[in-house]
Amino acid sequence: MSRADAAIDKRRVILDAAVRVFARQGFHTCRVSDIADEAGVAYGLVYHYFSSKDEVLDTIFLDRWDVMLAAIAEVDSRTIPPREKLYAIAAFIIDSYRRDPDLMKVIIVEVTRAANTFARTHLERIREAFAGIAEIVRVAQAQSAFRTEITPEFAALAFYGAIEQVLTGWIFNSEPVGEAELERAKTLVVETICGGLETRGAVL
Amino acid sequence: MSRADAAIDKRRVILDAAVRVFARQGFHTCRVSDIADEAGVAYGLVYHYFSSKDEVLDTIFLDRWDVMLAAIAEVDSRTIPPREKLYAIAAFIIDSYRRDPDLMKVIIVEVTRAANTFARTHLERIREAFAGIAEIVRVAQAQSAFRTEITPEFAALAFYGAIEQVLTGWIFNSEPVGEAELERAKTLVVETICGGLETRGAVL
DNA sequence: CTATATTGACTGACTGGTCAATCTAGAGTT
DNA sequence: AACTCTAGATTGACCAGTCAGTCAATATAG
Repeated sequence: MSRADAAIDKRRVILDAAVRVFARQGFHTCRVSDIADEAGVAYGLVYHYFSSKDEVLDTIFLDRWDVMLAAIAEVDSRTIPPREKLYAIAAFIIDSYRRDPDLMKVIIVEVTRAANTFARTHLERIREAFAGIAEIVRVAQAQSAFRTEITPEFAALAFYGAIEQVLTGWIFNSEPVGEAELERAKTLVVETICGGLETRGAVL
Repeated sequence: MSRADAAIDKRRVILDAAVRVFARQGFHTCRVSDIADEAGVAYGLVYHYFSSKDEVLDTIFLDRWDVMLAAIAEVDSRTIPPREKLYAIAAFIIDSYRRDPDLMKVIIVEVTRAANTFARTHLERIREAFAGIAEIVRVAQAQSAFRTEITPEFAALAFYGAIEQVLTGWIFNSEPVGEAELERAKTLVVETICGGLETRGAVL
């Protein structure tokens, strides 16, 4: 392996270790030495690849968030019913959690919800995701598939908020979440937001 | 004023100051001296009334959360349609934000979502709120007002998650939220969760 | 006179970030 | 093939600043 390749690997090793440490101890509570220890490298090497502890978290967040924005845009462009679009987005987020729960935990707990620190920094990027979802709702309303009483922006908040709350529940769980529950959550979130809780038709 | 009364007031002054400081700077980033300065008292007095910085936040959270649990229980016991029950809860939370945005910000950002620290400590209390909302849904399902496809527990997560995401949006806003928007949000969250996004009847 | 409220200087522990020293892959040279 | 040389990788001791919590002194209500 070339030296350059090895360096890229080390950077990756440090990022992966940081995800585990941030997920386990939280960004504020962990020390940079914890990341170095977890990665099996010397303390100073973290500062060779990143200019600060903050930049490590920024990198973790931005890498993954860009993937999500791309996924939302891709779903948005498909010609499928709105409900299926929302299902695809829910599935993407939930599958992201399935693949790497620690990573999603860090993104949600340490960035997305850190109103005084990182979320402020990445506010624009975070809002892009809501805008993407709102766009799907807007199109659906134009097609008369969704009601116009609810603004697209509000619908996006409710949809994403519901998903994030479900993930948060899993994050607090001690045991890992079963496959069946992951799949079921995808359906339930779409069923709730699109179909609503109330019964239909002639019941009332 | 008696000495005992004055002491109770000072405790209150410190708590109120802490809410403002936590809201402005965040729990981790602020120093205890910031709280003391904001309250206009000496550093040490904070430790006369509270055993630690953590205990200040715990007190702020528990005081308010107990009020919310009581509100949910009270709503639960009323004999009104389920949709009105959920509206009452949404209204309670949103009005809590109206009355004291800083307090709600601290509770949401620093406690409810702090998966590695305070949320862990107060997990049971937090889950009680979800259980209360789920109970409302369960009763509604028994009355055939709500569909049984969606589990009450899931419905509670989606409902609360949607509200919290709306509040989070406001928290990130620089300007204060208008009265009209606050009122509108109450209706929209209930309309979305109960009625769903999709159009009804013969449209499709 | 006493018990409690109040003060704020001080300490001890911690940690983010720096840096000089060391190592080594691989290019250039003979 | 053997020998240098260099730039980048790697190390970890160290520094400088921060801050939660302590405590001895002082004030004052009752």
